[in-house]
Amino acid sequence: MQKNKVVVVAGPTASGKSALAIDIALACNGEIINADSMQVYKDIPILSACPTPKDMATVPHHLYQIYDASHNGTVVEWLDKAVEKIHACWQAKKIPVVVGGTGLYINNLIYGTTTVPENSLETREKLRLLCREIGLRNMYDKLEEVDPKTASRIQPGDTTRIFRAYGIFLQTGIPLSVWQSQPMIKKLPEGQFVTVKLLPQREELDQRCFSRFDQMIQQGALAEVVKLAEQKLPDTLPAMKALGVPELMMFIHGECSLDEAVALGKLHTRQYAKRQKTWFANKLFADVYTKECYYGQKNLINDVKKRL
RNA sequence: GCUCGGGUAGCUCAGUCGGUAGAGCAGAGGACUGAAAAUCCUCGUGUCGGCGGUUCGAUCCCGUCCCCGAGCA
Repeated sequence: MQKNKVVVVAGPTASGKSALAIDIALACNGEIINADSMQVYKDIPILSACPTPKDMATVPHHLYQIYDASHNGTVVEWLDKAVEKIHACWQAKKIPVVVGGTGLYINNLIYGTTTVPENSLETREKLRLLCREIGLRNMYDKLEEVDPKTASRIQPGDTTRIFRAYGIFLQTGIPLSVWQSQPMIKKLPEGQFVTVKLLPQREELDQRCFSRFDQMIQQGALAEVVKLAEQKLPDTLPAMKALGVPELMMFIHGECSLDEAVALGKLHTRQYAKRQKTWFANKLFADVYTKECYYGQKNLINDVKKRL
């Protein structure tokens, strides 16, 4: 067995990657590291489809439910923790099995990350106020003046990226395109990745998304959101945008029926799964690949084992 | 039975002072460099309820029939 191996399991939500990760970890003396931008938060284990306590007792699981819902996590913050856990695994002669549906996180781990600083909370607040005052379109025009290169790459309606690009200029005086012309840095240069991609057909995946949402409701997703609502957090926080949270919030606030909230939650889950498929299909190389959901296929485990 | 509204894209509706029509949502595909379960981009021919009439021309006006909703009986 070679050193410095990292297994990465990627796929859309409800494709069965958590179960696959556990089986790989069991078969290869591994430990699981979360690469999901929602499962890092406490307070929403059901809606974020976190592994159950029983699952976590089977194999060590890391980076699950580590932040309060009030926290605003970022890619690099996750990356640093993940790299730390991977090193710890190697030291303990374990195979790290990174699993999650957040393509951005996985790509930053494998292909490298930027040296651009994050937008500070003050900057974000400044941007929010500015946007309210002059409107997004004018903010885009301002960005075009100071950083035409970045402006040409992003759409005039893309709030997130306009905020990011204009914010970093306000904060540092240097355009984002200049920052991004720096080489990407790999935080795990010695890592040898074995990537597994699950890209199930649409119909199969849709069914699983829908029935899993029903299960979440049965398991107490509503109570989870009621508790979250009691924290009275701003709805701009990542955890407040987890699939199902805004929808069930609407029901709690009497803006729709439970059936409507559930139907919307299912719809949005399905749409999200499509976005993930697009990302993984086009932006992530895979050593092991299947067009099915995971339901215990031994060959997947064996294919991974061969490469370790 | 009568009166008044409505019947237009898979859904909710806009519109055409008569020249065969367009938004949102859904759907399909795509993008993604420190909020990513986020954010965004592209893609719209449908007997404009049926049948007649007027007209060079009707989805629009007129007649009639069918369906839905409200009201009156």
